Amino acid sequence: MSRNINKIFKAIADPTRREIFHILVLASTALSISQISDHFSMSRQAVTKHIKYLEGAGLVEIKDVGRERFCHANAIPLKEINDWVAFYEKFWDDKLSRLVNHLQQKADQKS
Amino acid sequence: MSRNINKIFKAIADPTRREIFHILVLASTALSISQISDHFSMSRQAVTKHIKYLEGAGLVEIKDVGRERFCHANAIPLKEINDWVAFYEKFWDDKLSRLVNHLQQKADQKS
DNA sequence: AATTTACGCAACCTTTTAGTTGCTTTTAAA
DNA sequence: TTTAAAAGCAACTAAAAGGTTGCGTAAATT
Repeated sequence: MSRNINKIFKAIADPTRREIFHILVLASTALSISQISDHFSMSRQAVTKHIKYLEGAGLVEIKDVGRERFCHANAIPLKEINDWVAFYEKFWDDKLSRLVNHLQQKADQKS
Repeated sequence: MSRNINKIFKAIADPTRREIFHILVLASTALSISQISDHFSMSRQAVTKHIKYLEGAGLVEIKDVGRERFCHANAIPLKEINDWVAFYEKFWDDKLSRLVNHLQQKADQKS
């Protein structure tokens, strides 16, 4: 579960994949591979590859129906990204609170 | 500023770079390139390259002092990641709230 | 039954990434 | 003033990323 975080980071690092994910999140129904690739100027195969990254990260789930493969978004893995970023939230406030947090941290390390 | 988001995503997509960033955030003083690369088994040059990515994303800032280059972390660009993820937060709750949010969104689109 | 659609698979290409090593330059220490 | 340390630069390599095209196959359509 937690060793997957690299895959999640990698999946969302690409702008095309973020766009695919966004389309799927906003879609009212699951979308087939072709329906998704209609949104892009690149080939269907290229889109398929991107979807595989998203699937590998758990951000997209696929259900086969006949000759079609319907994709839907699963945002849950993004929690891990959220958690990662949340830790640094303390450090993007103003300089003073950065100092305070910094000193706090040093104190924590010694205890 | 906002077109930089790709660089930020790419910078944090790599585990080594996340580690470098983390070391710098926790460090009480700015660290030289050598001091940073001491934490890793790879060569100094490899670490330098990673730092360049971080610098390009604004996550690391460097001050030259004599023959040394002192690096410190700047977490502010992570705000953009935070904002990106925050949008999807509504979708990783339970299924019911996902449905509610979904319907809400459809309503929003029509108005 | 013939054709179209939706898709996977595989081969291929180009660029980027992640790493290496060797060499030079600048700065600091002996 | 010789030597050692800190770092940049450049060339090189291997692997991964991002894309293409051609082809095969299964499922719908006509």
